[in-house]
Amino acid sequence: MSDHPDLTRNQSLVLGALARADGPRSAYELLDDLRDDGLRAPLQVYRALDKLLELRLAHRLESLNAFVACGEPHVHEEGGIAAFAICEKCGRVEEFCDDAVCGRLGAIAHETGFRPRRTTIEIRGLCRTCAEAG
Amino acid sequence: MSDHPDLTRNQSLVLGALARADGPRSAYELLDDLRDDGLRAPLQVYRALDKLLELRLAHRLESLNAFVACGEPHVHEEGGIAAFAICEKCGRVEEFCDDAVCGRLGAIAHETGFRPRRTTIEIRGLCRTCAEAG
DNA sequence: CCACCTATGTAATGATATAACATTGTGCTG
DNA sequence: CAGCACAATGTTATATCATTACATAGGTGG
Repeated sequence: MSDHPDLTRNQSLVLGALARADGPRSAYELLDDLRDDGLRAPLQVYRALDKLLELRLAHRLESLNAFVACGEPHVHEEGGIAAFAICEKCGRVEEFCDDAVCGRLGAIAHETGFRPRRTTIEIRGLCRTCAEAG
Repeated sequence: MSDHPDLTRNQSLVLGALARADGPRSAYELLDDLRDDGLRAPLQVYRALDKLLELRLAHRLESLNAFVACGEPHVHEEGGIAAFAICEKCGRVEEFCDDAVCGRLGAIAHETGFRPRRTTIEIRGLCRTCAEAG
């Protein structure tokens, strides 16, 4: 869990809380996590999150209105699109990146003249463990 | 713009308002659209939307917290996953479905044992027209 | 008729996110 | 160093999105 020296105090606190969590965390949950560290208002969390998202150190899960620490920082440098498998039973989130999917979406964009800025791929369902459990 | 006879009054009203709109509509915007038709509370809209989503007559855009009428009802019967290209400048939304993307995501799920229930694909950026304009 | 299910209406509340404004820190540059 | 610009911070209030809880009404099948 390497530190990121360019982050400000609030940004580090939020990233730390995200990294400690073993699942997605909402902005208000993060705020609760960090009251003892002096955070008092939602905006402090949202501002830190904005920066972390911009730096690709965290991701927003649109279908949950929640956030996770980035699991694979390297893929973003290659233009990859992060995708997420979200278990609706246990809450676990797996981040992955698939070249075929990224390539095909890129090709579609190119064909249609659409210029992508931010792509969301979220698969909600049951992880193997929960599916087998019933 | 075919009618759907199995829908209740509220469901028809909401679907009609979505179909008339030329872009995504939030639940509260739909409520405002339908005040003259007697709708008074958010829940009336949300309940109608739930049903329309279940019937695949409408889609939720997670990254906008908004809804659109379904543009291609047929794809859903083939197990296809709807995807959306959302222009951040003009607000237009294009729905599409790509077999390669669907197939690859399905294969990934199968490999990992994940059982998908609902998949969100949303590409935000600039449509051809807005990209060329600006 | 009655039990059940679905839809409806209404009020209140919960959850998520941003606007507006004052202040502070930091690095640059004259 | 003084002055300036810029980013980050702190705080209050408010906007926006969504659900809980409870009461009512309308069909459908036993």
